[in-house]
Amino acid sequence: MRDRVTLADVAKVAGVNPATVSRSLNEQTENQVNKETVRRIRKIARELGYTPNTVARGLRTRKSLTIGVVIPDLTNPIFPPLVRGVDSYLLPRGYSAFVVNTDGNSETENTLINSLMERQVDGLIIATGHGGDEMLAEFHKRGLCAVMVNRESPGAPFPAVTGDDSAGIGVVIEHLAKLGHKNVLHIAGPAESSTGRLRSQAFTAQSKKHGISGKVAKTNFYSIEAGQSAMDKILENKANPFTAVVAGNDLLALGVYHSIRSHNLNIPKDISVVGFNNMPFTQDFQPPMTTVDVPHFDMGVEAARLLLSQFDSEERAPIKVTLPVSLIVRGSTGLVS
Amino acid sequence: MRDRVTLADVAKVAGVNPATVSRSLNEQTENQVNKETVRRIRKIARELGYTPNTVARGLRTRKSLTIGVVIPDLTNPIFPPLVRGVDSYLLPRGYSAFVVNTDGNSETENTLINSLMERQVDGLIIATGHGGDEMLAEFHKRGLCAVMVNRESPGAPFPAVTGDDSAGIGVVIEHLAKLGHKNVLHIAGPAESSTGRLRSQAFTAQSKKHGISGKVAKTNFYSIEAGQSAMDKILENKANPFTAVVAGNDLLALGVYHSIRSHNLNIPKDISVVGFNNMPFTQDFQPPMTTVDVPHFDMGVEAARLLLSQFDSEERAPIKVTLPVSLIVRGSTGLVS
DNA sequence: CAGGTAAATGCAATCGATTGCACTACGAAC
DNA sequence: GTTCGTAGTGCAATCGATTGCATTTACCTG
Repeated sequence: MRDRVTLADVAKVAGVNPATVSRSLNEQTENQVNKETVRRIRKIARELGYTPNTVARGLRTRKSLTIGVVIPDLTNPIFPPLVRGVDSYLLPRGYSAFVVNTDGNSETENTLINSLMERQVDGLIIATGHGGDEMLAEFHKRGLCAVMVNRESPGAPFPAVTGDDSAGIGVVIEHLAKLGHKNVLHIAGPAESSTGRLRSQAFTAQSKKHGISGKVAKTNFYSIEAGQSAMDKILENKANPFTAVVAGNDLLALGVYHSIRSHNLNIPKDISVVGFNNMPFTQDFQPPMTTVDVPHFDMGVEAARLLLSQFDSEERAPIKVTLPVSLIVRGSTGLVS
Repeated sequence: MRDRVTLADVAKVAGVNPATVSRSLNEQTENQVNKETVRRIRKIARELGYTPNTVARGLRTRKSLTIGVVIPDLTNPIFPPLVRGVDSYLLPRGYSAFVVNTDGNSETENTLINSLMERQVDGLIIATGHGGDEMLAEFHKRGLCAVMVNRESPGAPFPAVTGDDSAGIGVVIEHLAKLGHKNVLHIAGPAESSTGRLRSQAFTAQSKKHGISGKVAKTNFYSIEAGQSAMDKILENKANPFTAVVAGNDLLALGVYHSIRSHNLNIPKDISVVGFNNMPFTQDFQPPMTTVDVPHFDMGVEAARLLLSQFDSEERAPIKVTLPVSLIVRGSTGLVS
C-alpha cells in the first residue's frame, strides 16, 4: 500500500499548517479551529481519501487503542464467545483486540505477552489458567493494566472476572443428590488452573454437605482426550461404585462420554454425567449434556469494561466480579436405578 | 506502563549513540558494529530490560509486521482452526494477526477493513463470503496485499485458497447414489457467498450426472436457525419425496437435524443428512454426522504463506490454491428403506 | 486612538527507532 | 611519508501525527 495520503498532504492542498488539519479532524480539538475552516478541511480530507495513521498517532499519544487478549486455545469453544464479548465492548470505543493462543504453555505465554507489550498494547485481558504468576507480579509493579478473566491471579492484584464456580458445583451436587446419587466421581481440571482448583474444592465441600461420597480424579488438561483417558482408567477398575460423574468442564465430560460409550455403558442409565460451561453444541450431543451455563460473552464484556475503566481512574483496586451461573438439565443425568 | 526503557536510555548507559545501539540489536546490521561493542550493548540492553517499540519501528520502516484476518464470525467453529493455522505460520516469522468479525454484514466489513488499514496492517487475509467486492477492487488498485480464503474474489485478482467444493459435493452425491437415493434436497448456503454458489452449482451438476432428482432450497445465512427453518418449510409440505438432504455446511445440517427431530422423523431411517466442513463435534451429534472434511487449519497456513510470499515478490499473480477434501461417512446417512 | 482580549493559526519539538551520509582512526600500500 | 581504504561511530533527517507555545488578526472597550 503505497502513496498513502498524510496530514501534510491535506494541509498542502488546503493551504494550512498540518497542525490545523490535525485539530480540525479531531472532535476534541475542532472547536479550536474556525468552523468554516473545519468544514473545508474535512471536505478536502474526504476527497483525498485521507486515513489517519494509527501507528504514528500511537507513538505520539502513547496510546495504541489496542488490547491484548491472552487465551489458551481458540478452538476451545468457550473462548470465541468470550472474545466476541470483549470485541463488542471495545470496538465501539475505538479499541481493537489482539488475540493470542498460549496452548497452556507458560513459556509461550511469556513470549506472547512480551510481544504484546512490544506492540504497545494499552492493556491485557488474560484468560489463561496457569503460569506466569511471577511475571504478572512484575508487570503489575511496572504499572501494566490487566484484567483476569476465568481465573484468579494470586500473585498480582489485578481485577478478575469469573463465573461462580463454587455455586455452579453447588447446584450440580444438589441436582445429583435429588436424583438419589450417593457415590459421585469428579474428573477435575488441571490443578494449575484456578477453575480446576476451585471446582474441585467446591465438589469436595458440597459432597460432604449433601452426604455424598465424592472421589476426585485428576487430569492435566481441559481436553476430550484427557477426560476420556481419565475415565478409562476408572472404568478398568471393575468394582467402581459411582453412579454419576461431575466433569471439570464440557470437554472433559465429552471425553467421559466417549469412555463410557466404549465400555458399552449407557448415559444416564448406568452413569449420569455433568459438564461445566454449557459450551456450544452440548445440547446436540448424545445424550444432550446436563451442564452449568457460564455466561462467557458477558464475561468478555465485563472484562473489557473493567479494563477500560482502569485507564481513567488512577487507583487500581483488585476488584473481583463474579457472574452468576445456572444449571442446565438435559438428558445426561437421571435417577439412580 | 510508564518508564519504558528506550534505545536512547541504553545508548546513554553504554556511552554510545542510539544509532549504534539500534545496529547492535538488529541481526541484519550487527556486523556493522564492533563485535565487542555489540556484546557490551546487548548485555546492557538485557540488564535494563529494554524492549523495542514496535510502533515506532513500524512508523520508520513502514512495516507493522501485522496481518489483518477478516472472518464472518469466530463462533462458527470452522474459523478457530483456520485462525490457528494462520497464526502458526505468522508467529515464527515475527508477524501477528488482528482478527475481526463482520457478522456477514458488508457495511461492518468495510468499517473494519478501514480500521485495519489505519492500523497499517501489511496485508489482509479475507475469509468473509460476500460483500465488498468493489472495495476490494479499489484496494487492489492501490496496491494492497491480500489473500482470499474459503472464497473467490470476482472483482479483485487476489490469490485465493479454497477447499475443493466441487469435488466435495461430488463424493457426497456419489455416496448417496450408492445408497440408492434418487430424490435429494440441497439446503444451499447464501448465494452471496462463493462457497454457497459453488456447492449449489456442483450439486445440480452432479445430481444430473448420477441420475438423481436434485432440488435446491435457499437460505440467507450459514446458521443452525437458517437450516432449521428452511427444513421446517420443506417438511410442512407433506408430500415431499426426498430421502436425503445435502446441507451447505455443518451448521445448516445441524439445523436440519433439529427440524427432522421435531417432526418425529428419524435420521437416517427416514431421511439421510450430509453436512460440509467436518467441523469439531460433528462426530458427537446424534447421529454422528456424515460430512466432508475440509482442512481449515491448512487453509490458514496456506493463506498466510501466500500472503507473505507476496511481500517479497513484486509480481502479484492471482494464484488459486485448491485443497483436497474428503468424505467422512458416519451415522447420518443410510440405505434407502 | 491606545491598549487589551480572544479567536485562529503557525511553528517547532516530540514520540522511538532506523538509516544514509559524514567523519575519525588506523593500518596498508606505494 | 603521503595516500587510500576500511572498520567503527556519530550526526541528523525521517516516518506521521499531536500539542504547548508563539504569533497574527480582528474586534472591543474605555
